[in-house]
Amino acid sequence: MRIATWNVNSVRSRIARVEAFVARQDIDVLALQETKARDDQWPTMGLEALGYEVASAGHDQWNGVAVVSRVGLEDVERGFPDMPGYGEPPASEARAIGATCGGVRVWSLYVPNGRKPDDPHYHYKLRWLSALRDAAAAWRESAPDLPVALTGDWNIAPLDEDVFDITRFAHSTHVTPAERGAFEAVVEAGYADVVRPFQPGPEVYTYWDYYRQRFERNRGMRIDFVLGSPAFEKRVVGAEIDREERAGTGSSDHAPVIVELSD
DNA sequence: ATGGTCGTTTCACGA
Repeated sequence: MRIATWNVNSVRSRIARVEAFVARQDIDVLALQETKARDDQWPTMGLEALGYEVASAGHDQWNGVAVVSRVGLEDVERGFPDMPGYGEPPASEARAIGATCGGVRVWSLYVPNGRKPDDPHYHYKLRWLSALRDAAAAWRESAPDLPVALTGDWNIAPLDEDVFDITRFAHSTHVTPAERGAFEAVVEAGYADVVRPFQPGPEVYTYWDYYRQRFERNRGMRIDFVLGSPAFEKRVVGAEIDREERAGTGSSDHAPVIVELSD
């Protein structure tokens, strides 16, 4: 079973690449972030023709997420317990969707960006991550043997080596102790980074800004992760970051991250 | 400190 996560940066502008990607990489389950499409705007036809089902959470089209699967799509949940909204009245932000696919619980997560460390969005990011940790800890207790994957764009670089030049992030989000602590709290709740053992750093990234030829110079960030419960982790036999998908024109600014599970 | 490039709710703003 092959599971991928990808911040696609608009599924409508990228749908041809999405269809080509799942075919080329033989993907069974694909978690997407930043779909930028409401549910009624989702271009599902081509994927359905390829044998996939699509579940999306796109009420807020900027932050939309989705799970695409050809091995079943059951028990779909949009959001997690106590997931905070933003603003007043609270925005119904579609940053999380979970589904059981072929016996594996897959979550597609789009962690709030945070904008700046003194921005209200930054504090919202930390609240959101705290609620995610609590929900994820409860899942471990209620179903300790279930393979669960928390995949997506975490908008956090857990280690200094996960950004191209840590000295340039002195006043930036993604690397603050609070954000890294929030990421670590999810790990401590029982979810391991299953990709890093197969793709050790440094200079192993999943995101490169569009401008200043950041990809061509490999000046990127490692912010997209697959965290797995113990039952998930022990089935992982390989993982890769599809840099080829980031190359050339018309790509997302993120590369897909792929994990292969034993049957 | 600034700007660069994308995508969209586009001549503005978020990432």
